[in-house]
Amino acid sequence: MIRQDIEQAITVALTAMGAEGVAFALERPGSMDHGDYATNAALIAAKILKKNPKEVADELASNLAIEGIKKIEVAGPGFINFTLSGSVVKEVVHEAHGKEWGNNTIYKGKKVMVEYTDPNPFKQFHIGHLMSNAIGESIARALEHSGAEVLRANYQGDVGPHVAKALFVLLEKNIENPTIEDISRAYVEGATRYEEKPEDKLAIDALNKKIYDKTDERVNELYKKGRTLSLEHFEEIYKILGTKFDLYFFESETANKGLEIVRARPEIFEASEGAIVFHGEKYGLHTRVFINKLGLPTYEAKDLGLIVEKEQRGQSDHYIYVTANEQNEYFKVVFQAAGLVFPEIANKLMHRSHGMMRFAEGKMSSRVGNVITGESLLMDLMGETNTKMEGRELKDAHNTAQQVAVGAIKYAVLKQSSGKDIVFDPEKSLSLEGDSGPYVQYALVRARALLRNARSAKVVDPEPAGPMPIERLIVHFPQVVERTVHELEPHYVATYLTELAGMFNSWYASERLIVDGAITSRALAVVKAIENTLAQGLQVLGIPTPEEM
RNA sequence: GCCGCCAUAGCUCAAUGGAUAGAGCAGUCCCGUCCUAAGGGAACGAUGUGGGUUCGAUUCCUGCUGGUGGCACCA
Repeated sequence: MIRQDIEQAITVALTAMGAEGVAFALERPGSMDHGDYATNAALIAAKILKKNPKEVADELASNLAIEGIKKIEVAGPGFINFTLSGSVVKEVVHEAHGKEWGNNTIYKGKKVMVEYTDPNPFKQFHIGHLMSNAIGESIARALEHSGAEVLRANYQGDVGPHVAKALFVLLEKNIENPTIEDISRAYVEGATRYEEKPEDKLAIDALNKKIYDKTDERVNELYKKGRTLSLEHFEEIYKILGTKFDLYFFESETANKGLEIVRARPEIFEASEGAIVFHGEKYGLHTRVFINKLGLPTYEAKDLGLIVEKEQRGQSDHYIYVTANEQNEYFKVVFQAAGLVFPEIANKLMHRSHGMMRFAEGKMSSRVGNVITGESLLMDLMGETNTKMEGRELKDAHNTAQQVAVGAIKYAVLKQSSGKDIVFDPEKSLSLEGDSGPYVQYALVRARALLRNARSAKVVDPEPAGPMPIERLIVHFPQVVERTVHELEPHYVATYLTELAGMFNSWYASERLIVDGAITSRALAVVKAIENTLAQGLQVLGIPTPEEM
């Protein structure tokens, strides 16, 4: 690998100059005019050597001789820029045809459990779940491309007040065989009445207790039906989104474990006002209730139970949680408490959060009173896609519409660094143009169409020429994946793919590649590399890769 | 009140302490095409504010302003 060769040569040269162990960066320069790689090694070494950066750069550059590098230049305040030779670029472009293209070994031999999506039975699958799913799935895939064995985990709240709210209304209305819509509506009504009517609040709390201790046959029956129905419904959504979970955890299972853990450690979890709490203040955090005064475990205690459950059912080297950022402080407290109870597991826990989806103001008039759920958003996008595709003859229009809709929503979530809120403008997000999932998918479809046409074309020798910008961009794909997995930030891949797709579209528009039934071997090799890079990249993002659209 | 996060172009987002801050959308202008125009090209347009650290700050520290999340029995 040329990149490693450069790094090694710099390290050796620095040592010879008396600057050992300098932590330098070898990066893709901001502009291609600056070559294919740039290093700040001289700038950093200058500090240690107490010399002028430019002089150090000149000395360092003259000590570097690397095979495959056409040009080494000192530039700016003391950067050293490397330009790859045409033959090396060509080699990498061919490497980019392979199935393993973009993979690395950062997590080789490691097992990582990624928990994400986490919808609650008896409630709707909302946009937050969609966001968690997009990010979690992408992180899982990036880890797999880095050699990890990944366990996809889904933790679902099948007990708790929200269930009681839904069941309360269903019972009252004597709905014995509810549909998924009945359940959603019942939850919404129950939640409202819980807030507004004190007598309903009491009844719902009592029902909640009954659900825990399973003493009422009628409640048990309806609970079972509703739970199964919800879970089956979620499975349909996961299928559309392209997620297959390995492990399912339920609050009904973690509750008792959590209770035991908390009760067994009174020196950590103290009684206070009838409840059992963890005083986070000692650690710069805040106090949270783990067991409420009814003796029921809160989410906090259940999460402790979940940690143990995870370790038992899928012991891993790392456990990653993907949730909304409103839980950031919450997880700090829970992880702190977990660190006191089982430190050896707790230091393997990692929380990755995403922002909330907000709606552009004043753009929702057509939807007043209508909550946008994860599903309705997908349906709207599919409708939009169908309109776009009108008049085209596609083999499977329904499937394509779904692939594009999923691509659009996932890309919207994954294109920005996670943790920040996403402002969702329905009009714009549905437009499917510009900096979007469909834009990248479209470039892929074009490349695939080209490759299909090229099958019956004659392959001819190219005119000799230096590497094109797009070939030099392809070279950097593996580092983009590495960076994504290091930081667990899929947006690096999303940004890169958009740039690649843009450069391809530009090339495609400026030059006809198949002329009179002939394509050059070089153009063919580059298109193949583009197709594979786009496909691998979308694969990392968890975005579908359509054949046509 | 206490703790956390955020502030980049009219809008939505990028930028690994480094080189000329990079895209998309909207607005202006151009390309009707033959391999999928969901495309391409041109021009226009930005680091909230005051200090500090650094050879170098959108990036690190700090004051201010504005926004947002959390803070006892919800998840």
